[in-house]
Amino acid sequence: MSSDAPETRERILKSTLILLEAGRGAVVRMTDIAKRAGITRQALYLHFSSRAELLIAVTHYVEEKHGSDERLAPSRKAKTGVERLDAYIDAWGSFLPEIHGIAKALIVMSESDDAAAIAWKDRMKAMRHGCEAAIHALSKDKRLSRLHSRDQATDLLWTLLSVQNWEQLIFECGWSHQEYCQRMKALTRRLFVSDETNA
Amino acid sequence: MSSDAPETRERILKSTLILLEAGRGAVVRMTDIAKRAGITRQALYLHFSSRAELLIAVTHYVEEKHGSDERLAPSRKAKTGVERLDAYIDAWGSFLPEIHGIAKALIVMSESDDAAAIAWKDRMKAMRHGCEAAIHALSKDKRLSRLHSRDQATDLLWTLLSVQNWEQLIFECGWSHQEYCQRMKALTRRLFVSDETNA
DNA sequence: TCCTTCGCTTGACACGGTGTCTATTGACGA
DNA sequence: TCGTCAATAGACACCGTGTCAAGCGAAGGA
Repeated sequence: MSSDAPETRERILKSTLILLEAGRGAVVRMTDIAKRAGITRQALYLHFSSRAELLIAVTHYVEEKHGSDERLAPSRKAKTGVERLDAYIDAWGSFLPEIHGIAKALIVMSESDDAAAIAWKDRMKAMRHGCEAAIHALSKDKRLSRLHSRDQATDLLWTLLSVQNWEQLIFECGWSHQEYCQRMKALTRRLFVSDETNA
Repeated sequence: MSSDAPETRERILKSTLILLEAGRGAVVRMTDIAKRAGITRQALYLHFSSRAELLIAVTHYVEEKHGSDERLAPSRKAKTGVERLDAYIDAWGSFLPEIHGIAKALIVMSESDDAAAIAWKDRMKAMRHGCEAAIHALSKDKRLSRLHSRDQATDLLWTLLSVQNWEQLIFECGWSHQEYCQRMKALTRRLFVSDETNA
């Protein structure tokens, strides 16, 4: 796996990523990817046994390229719950544009392919842990609004930060990346942070 | 169109709806629909020129079956902005389970079919008008939170109430229909309604 | 009664995308 | 020089959508 023509494999992953990012909704076929990577369609199957496997590999590729650990470091080292929430939204917000293409492809494929569905659910579960940690930090500071239980708040934050919501706000509503981050922070603060004991 | 074997056409629409609702993610093929409607696959094309057209017809069918006008009446006759927002969420919240199947199918199809994409965007635009009206009512009462402009508030409410968010909260987070409505009302109140001048 | 019309059936087929198989090539290393 | 291995070339099966042509049976009018 790891030793079979790494440059070609990498070239395939990169090509897929580029096409997905550029595609903006257009369906990306195996033929397109092969052409872009400068190999034949059949050769793709020497590296990935199916389209689903390729897409899944791309998600891992993106994740290790823009290391999720370093991305989340500011959030982890935040002193207060509120800071942590803000840092998490900033981190996730700048990650979203990177993963949008592949995420979309995987979501669509999930409808008809079990492996893709499982892989995507797994990624979303990981993302949910981040939400849970932020809410937990808030709760520890006694700043979590009494409006929600911890679970409910996690459900909401997780849903709020979904890829689809980002997509809608950016592409349908015309928000900029900046606006997204800034408003999401304001919104979640209003929603989850109790306003008592201010500083 | 309206005179060609109405019972068969209706049977097709009903069958499609049932399959989509039951399918829960599974792809519904033309063959499946035909079988369920008790006709051949080819006969489907005597009534609908393509899968996209059929799906679009189903959305209209659902909409007129559960008349959107009567559904929205409580929202329209609300006295205050807050009441209007609540009524809108109740109306939309009870409509969502009805349209979930067809909505999902149309969303997935939008990825590869222009007609489906346009039809779905159109439905969402209509739904957005409801959001806009609710925010407008709030604003007229001087109860819209200063945190958002009217457009921003509409963007947010519209996004918050999306089919995908409903789906995630219901199926992934296990919320009940009741919980969804009640929590969405609490959430939007906290988010959009300024707490000054309380009655 | 015959004939037409109409909704539907039957069976065949084209197309596009995925995935498979086999034979072949060409480079590189032992 | 031989074997290995990545990749190619070309053919093919499968599936779902959409099309086409011929036929069938019931309803209705002359």
